[in-house]
Parts: sequence; structure tokens; C-alpha cells
Amino acid sequence: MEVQVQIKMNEKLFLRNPEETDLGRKIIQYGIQLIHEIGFELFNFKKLAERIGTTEAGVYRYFENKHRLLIFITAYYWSWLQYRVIFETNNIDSPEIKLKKVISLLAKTVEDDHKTLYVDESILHQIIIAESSKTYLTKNVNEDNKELFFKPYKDLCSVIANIISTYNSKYKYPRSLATTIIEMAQFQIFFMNNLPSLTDFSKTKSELNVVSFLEDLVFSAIRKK
Amino acid sequence: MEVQVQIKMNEKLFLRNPEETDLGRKIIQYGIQLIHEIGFELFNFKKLAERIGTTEAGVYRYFENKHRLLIFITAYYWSWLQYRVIFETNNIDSPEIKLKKVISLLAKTVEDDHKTLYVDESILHQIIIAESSKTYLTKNVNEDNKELFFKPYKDLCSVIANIISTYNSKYKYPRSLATTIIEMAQFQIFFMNNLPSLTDFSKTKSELNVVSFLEDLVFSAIRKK
DNA sequence: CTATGTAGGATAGTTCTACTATCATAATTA
DNA sequence: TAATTATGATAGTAGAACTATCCTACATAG
Repeated sequence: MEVQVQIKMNEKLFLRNPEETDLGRKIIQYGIQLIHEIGFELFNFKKLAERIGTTEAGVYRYFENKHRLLIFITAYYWSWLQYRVIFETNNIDSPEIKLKKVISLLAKTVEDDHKTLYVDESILHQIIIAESSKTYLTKNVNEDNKELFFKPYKDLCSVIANIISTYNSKYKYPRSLATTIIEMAQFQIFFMNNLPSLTDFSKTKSELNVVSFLEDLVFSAIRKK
Repeated sequence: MEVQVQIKMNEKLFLRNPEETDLGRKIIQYGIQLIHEIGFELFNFKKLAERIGTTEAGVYRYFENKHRLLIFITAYYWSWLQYRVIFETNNIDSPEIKLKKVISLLAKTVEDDHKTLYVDESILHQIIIAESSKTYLTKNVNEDNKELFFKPYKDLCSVIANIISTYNSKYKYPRSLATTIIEMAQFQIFFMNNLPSLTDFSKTKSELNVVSFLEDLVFSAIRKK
């Protein structure tokens, strides 16, 4: 059985739906590739157009600017991750096992999910680590937030916070702990690979260490006292 | 008694030492102000020059580009914070009290330190929250790291990690926990003010909540079991 | 079979950003 | 007094970040 997952994206993120046309899908596919290669600062629509074999104006027909494209890509990633979290924790009763699954999904490099056709999730994960906080660390957060651009991230946070509360309903900071897990999964991997002395994983450089650290952190915090 | 604190900065961060001249100090002072006002993305040397009453070329004599200026400013902040941490935890034996001091210093809005003449640390803290991760989330991390641009951050991390290890020498992740405290002090404040549903502090919006959250998180993690 | 709409290629142009270069001058220091 | 340094004044360039216009191929609706 071949299943395809379609993620419904916020329509205000684009001018024309990139998932409906060939060029649109190329913009997503090669956009991810190019941002990964040269980083978001050096990335622009002219370079992307060259890579795809279209024109700059062609890309602008789909996205207002590169910042919107980055938000689109990260929103896609968080939606997809939430789907995986719900899928993988389905039918599991123990909130402990659920939380471990979540941490694992957050911190381990994913393999390309072939259920999604033109998105390579393993590269996407790398982009999320290095670029995703740039989506909201701007003077535009409030307006972008009003447009619900960060809803997928918030929804994922909610899902995780709910598992935390199921584990221990008395724990006072389920949401803040959820964002801590999400953000630290990314930051610890980034630090491990780029500024290793900021972590305790410089020897092995394995994501499994990040998983252990996060599990220890989370379960110490929410253990019933 | 009037004391002045001078922080020795990495010389590779600037072309001409901004702390030695009038114009240089203005670049720092008004640079901080302007980045705070319009955000790092919209900030540029032309606008800064206008604000100061000099020319664009004048600013470029001190800093290669705006990214270097941001690194300078954040390096300054972390150095100053490390100084405060060491000063405020001096003569305290209890690592527990030390850690609480650290968390408090990290998460509470500082008042302007008048020991530093032209730097307004209360504004600086706001910049750190919204802009500091942009210093290392680039394709240049490795080179910038080789130039020791992130040393002040790493040193602060070491100081905190040492306190953690003094509290519990068996705890396996002192450095990662230290970066978690530092980063989460910033992110939780940012989220609280801009994307409040990602935190548990949307009602009160007080930094004291962040302090409580971090204390709970840290001491749960390092408590001897 | 024609009219209409849509996707997208081709080209050009604008304003702003991120610099670099040169020259002149005032103040400082040797 | 000469040399150095700081900085002001001015100009110029390459690239980024768009916007606009025109044209054509193709699908589809009537």
C-alpha cells in the first residue's frame, strides 16, 4: 500500500499554492536544498531561480519574499512532525513511553519520508536546526503570529504539553517544558556539531547523547515528588 | 567610590577599537539603541550613521559589517554577565545559592549598570533575547569560532557548568544544562512576551515565573538521587 | 471552434543594501 | 614643524529585493 500524506498549509503564507504546480513544487524542493547548502542569509530568489531554471519573477509569483518561504518550510516541518508524533504515540497508553518517543522524534535525524513526494525531510531537519528560530526572532512576530503562521509549532507544543500533564497533572510548567524540549533538541545538536565545548557530547557527537540528556532533564522535572 | 569596569574585547572583532574614541563609543551606544528599535534585519550602517551624525564610511572604519558589530555587542554582554556572576557569587559557599543567583542574573531584566559609561545594559538585555542567536546561526560559525568570537559565551557556560559540578559531581551533563539555562532564560522571556501560549506565564508575564521554572528544572535535574 | 483564464518565460527597471575608494581637513603627537 | 590620526565629504559599484509589462502555450467552458 502506498500512502501519501498531504499537509494543509496556511494560505496566507503564499501568493500561489506551490503544492499545486510543477514550478511550485520545485520551489519548495530546491528551496530547501539551496537554503541548506548556502544558509538563509546568502540564499535569495535569484539564485533559486537559476537552480530551478526559471526566473526571479517566477519565484516571486509564489512567495512574497524569502522570509515567507522559510516560514512555509518550517511550518511544514512542524506539521509533519506533529503528524508523526500522533501517529507514533497512537495506541500507547504510557505517557512515559510517549514522551520518550517524542524526544526521539525531535532529536534524531530523520530519514527522508517517501510518503511526502518532493520534500526531503532529512535535509529539512538540518534547516530547522540552523534556521527555524529566525522565523520568529523578528520585529514582525506579532503580525505573523496574528496570521497564525506559527500555529503548527504551537500545536506541537500543545500535544507535548498534554502528554506531560498526563504524566503528572501537578507539574506546573508543561508548556515551557515542551518548548524547552523542542528548542534544546535543536540547539544541543547545533552546539554539538559546531560549538562542541558548549555541550557534554564533544567526544561522541551522537544524537543519542542529546536524547539521553533530554530524557534525564524531562523525567527529573516531572517525576512525582 | 566610583568604579569603572573595562571589558577587554577580542581585537579581531573590530577594525579600529571603538572604545578608544568618541565616534567609536557612539557607534556602540547608538548601535545598541537602533538595533533595539528597528531589529537587526532592518538595521544598517547608513541609518546608524544618520542617527549619530556621521557618515556610513565612518562607521565602516570601526566594524567590517553589521554582523561583526552584533557579535561585538553580544560578546560584550556575556563578558559583563560573567563578571557579574563571579562578583555576585563571590564568597558564597553554597553552590545552590550560587546557581539561584545565576538564574536570577540571566532571567531578570537588568538595570543600567552605571559602572559602564556608554552601554545601557537594560536595552542590551532585550537585544540579547531577540538577536543573540543570530551571531552563531550562520554558515560562518566555524571560522568565527576559530577567531574566538564566542569565547565570552563559552566562558560563561564553563563558569555555570562548574557550579553545577560542584553541586553534584556525578551529574553527567553540566555543560548542556548550563547552555539550557542560558538559552531558556532568553527564549522563555521572548515567548512569554511574543508567543505567550508557548509558555505557562501568559497570565502574569513576569520574569519571576521564568526564574521559578528554571530553578525547578535545574534542581530537579541535579538533585542527588 | 472560439473565448477566456492561467502558468510561466523574457526582459527591464527601481530602490535599497553593503560595501570601497579618494580627498580634504582638523586635531594630536613626536 | 612634520607626521600621524580621526573623521568628514563625496562618489561609485555590485548585488539584493523587489515590481511591472508583455508574450505565449495550454487547458477549459460555452
